[in-house]
Amino acid sequence: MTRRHEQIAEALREAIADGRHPVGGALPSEAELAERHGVSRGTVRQAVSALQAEGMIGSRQGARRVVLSTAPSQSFAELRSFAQWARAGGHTPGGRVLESVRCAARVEEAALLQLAPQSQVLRVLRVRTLDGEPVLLERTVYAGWIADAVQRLPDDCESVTQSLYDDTGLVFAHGEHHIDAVAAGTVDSQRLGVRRGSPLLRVRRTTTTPEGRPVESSDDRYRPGSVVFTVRNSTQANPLARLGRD
Amino acid sequence: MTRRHEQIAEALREAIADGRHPVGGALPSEAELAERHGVSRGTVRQAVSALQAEGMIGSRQGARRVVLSTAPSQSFAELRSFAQWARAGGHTPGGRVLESVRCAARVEEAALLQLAPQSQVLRVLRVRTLDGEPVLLERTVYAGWIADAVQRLPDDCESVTQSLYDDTGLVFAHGEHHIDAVAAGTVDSQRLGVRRGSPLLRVRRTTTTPEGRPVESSDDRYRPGSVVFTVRNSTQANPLARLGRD
DNA sequence: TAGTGGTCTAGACCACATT
DNA sequence: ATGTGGTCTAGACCACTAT
Repeated sequence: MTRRHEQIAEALREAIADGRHPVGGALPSEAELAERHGVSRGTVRQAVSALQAEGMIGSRQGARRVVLSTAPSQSFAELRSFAQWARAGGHTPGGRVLESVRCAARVEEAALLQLAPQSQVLRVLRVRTLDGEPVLLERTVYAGWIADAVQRLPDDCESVTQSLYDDTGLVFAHGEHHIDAVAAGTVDSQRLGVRRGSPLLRVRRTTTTPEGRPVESSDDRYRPGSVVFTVRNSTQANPLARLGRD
Repeated sequence: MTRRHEQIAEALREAIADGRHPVGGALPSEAELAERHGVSRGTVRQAVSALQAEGMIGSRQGARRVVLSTAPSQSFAELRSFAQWARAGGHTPGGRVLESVRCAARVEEAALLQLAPQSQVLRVLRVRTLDGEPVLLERTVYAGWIADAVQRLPDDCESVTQSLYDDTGLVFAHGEHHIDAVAAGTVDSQRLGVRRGSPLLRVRRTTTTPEGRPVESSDDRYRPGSVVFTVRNSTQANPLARLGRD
């Protein structure tokens, strides 16, 4: 990365991670960082605002910035992609397509994907495994214009996100996630190996391209104990979300 | 708000909310906004980066910014405070303290609150209602230094956050939330009026002051159907979280 | 090729926290 | 009183998108 502000942000993340700036301690002033890195104050502010958005530091006018956490928050990619998240945590992702059918979109699906009513969509049921164990059941609806590319993927495709990018250049850029809890239904219990009625963490998400065009909408159900969703937030900065192992 | 960048951000939020910039459409260029508002480009960039952090718009180098969503995301305050969230959604919050005991911190509690082992803490069990219905059971551990102020609050205190601020000037500034699903235990089922073993959405959170000093740590269990957690995120911008009614 | 957003500079002034 | 972060300006150059 040649961008100066990214370099400075990375240097600060490392300094925080290895304890040179302990939790509860203060960061150097903007002026000092600017001089040390030979950049203007604006560039330093760009760097620290990234850490602030990640929830690692907090700041108040008039006082030095404070270290809040040593853990760097994870990226959108890791929130979006099961495979990328799994690998980031040192686990082995796997998966298998159980069903894949084309049909007309239901009313609410067409609305979520911003499609005309009755448009063709692709409905996929997929189980995902972590180190061989099933932990997630995905019911995904893909917009018709990407359906062919999705169906060309192998049934045990490890990373759908990566494969779609490689094959078609498609980038997932934005997502909205609704999280709640539901009782396992018959299909859920069979596929995830839990009792019917036992609690599952449900994430309903819709993902779009950089231009804001919806690509997919999914109902994902996680086996409890396997996955925790973490959100860090702040009055001042922008919160950040990540998916983590319990 | 006298800050120019906030004014511009608010003007853009309104323009998006009332459809002058529809979802999928483009925003005016930075240069145009700068001229229109009589400010420099830097101030415009500050304004749009706020909307970006809220997930309302996306941007790509070389192309105009795109509107992703009309819904303004909610603030940290609403994520943190049940009462503030409820009122923001047009509901009436209520609640009652069921138990309140002082005791020595457990090992993991002391660690979460950054206290010495065996420090005094205050353990509170509180049920929260929305329009009279119980929807949330909170098991909160407060650090000893704030325990007196918490115990002085009335049992049916509507907003603990607001009252603590009024009484002691305490501000909650940062939070970390871990979300998963659990089966209702005996206490949960009695207090929330659900069957034992039925799914609950659990949020374990720790909140700190602006200086990063932990104040409280809580295990919150939501009755399903009453509450959904929403996270919006992006490759480029910073994700944002909010709590919303189903 | 023209327009747009991303990066960076070098200043200025203000509000707030600390001492 | 001094230092610090928050706001704002007026420029410059570059990388990328669109046409």
